[in-house]
Amino acid sequence: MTTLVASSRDLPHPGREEIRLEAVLHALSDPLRLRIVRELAADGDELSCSHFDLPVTKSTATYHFRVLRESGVIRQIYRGTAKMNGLRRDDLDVLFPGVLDTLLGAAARESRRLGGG
Amino acid sequence: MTTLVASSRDLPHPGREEIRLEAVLHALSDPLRLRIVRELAADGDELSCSHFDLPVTKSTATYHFRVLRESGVIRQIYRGTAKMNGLRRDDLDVLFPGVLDTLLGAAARESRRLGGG
DNA sequence: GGACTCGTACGATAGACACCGTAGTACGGC
DNA sequence: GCCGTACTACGGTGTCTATCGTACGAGTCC
Repeated sequence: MTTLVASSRDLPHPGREEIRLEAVLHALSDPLRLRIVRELAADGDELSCSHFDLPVTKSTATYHFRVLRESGVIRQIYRGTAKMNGLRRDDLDVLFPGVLDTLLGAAARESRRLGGG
Repeated sequence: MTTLVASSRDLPHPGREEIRLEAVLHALSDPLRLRIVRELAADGDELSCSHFDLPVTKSTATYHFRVLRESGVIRQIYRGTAKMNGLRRDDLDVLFPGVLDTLLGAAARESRRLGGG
């Protein structure tokens, strides 16, 4: 049976007012997490955890997604068996205008500079 | 005898091309280091280490200044017995346009929001 | 219900981090 | 040369981080 209710289990997210710049910067200072955020920004708003092909085990990936969620960078919701991840663009843009976009731009630029993609 | 040469001892800095965004974000994710950078941005370009009234011992302060220098955020030079610190604005603005300014703006905004200064 | 998929929880671990204290070096002034 | 100031280097310590493996829970499909 399918309903329109997303799911019963939901995960603890910091409220907008609880998001701290230092925590966001710390979250983004890890290469793996920065990559996740870049993919989220590029590919749209909702991606499942398993969409990302990360060079770590699943438990490590879970850990990184949790760091991103607890720092307020992403929002996670269960949708059936998958867990969808979305950037908290709205909140971040209100709290720290321009930060997300300039950071994403800088990351893209560096990636290009270092021969990545 | 005084000469115009700044000093003989000089400290290892990463070249512009070696500065990594992740390292910069990590450097700025510490409250103490973010505070140092904010003061540097506000007060002009060259401040001695002892100018800052940090709530840690001198050896810990030395450690934080080294993290900032090695990540490419600040430039340090000896000037007599003092060690002067300056933001690497030029390099950072070329590598990551807008990042430093939006980050400083976000830090100021958060500081205001949280009742600081 | 049973199998399968997706993701979690927990425990372990090696390394990094933030911090201190003590001892030492470099420079400037007397 | 001697002393004070500014900062460093080194060693130690407790905590946090990133990683893994194994065991488990929630949901879907047959």
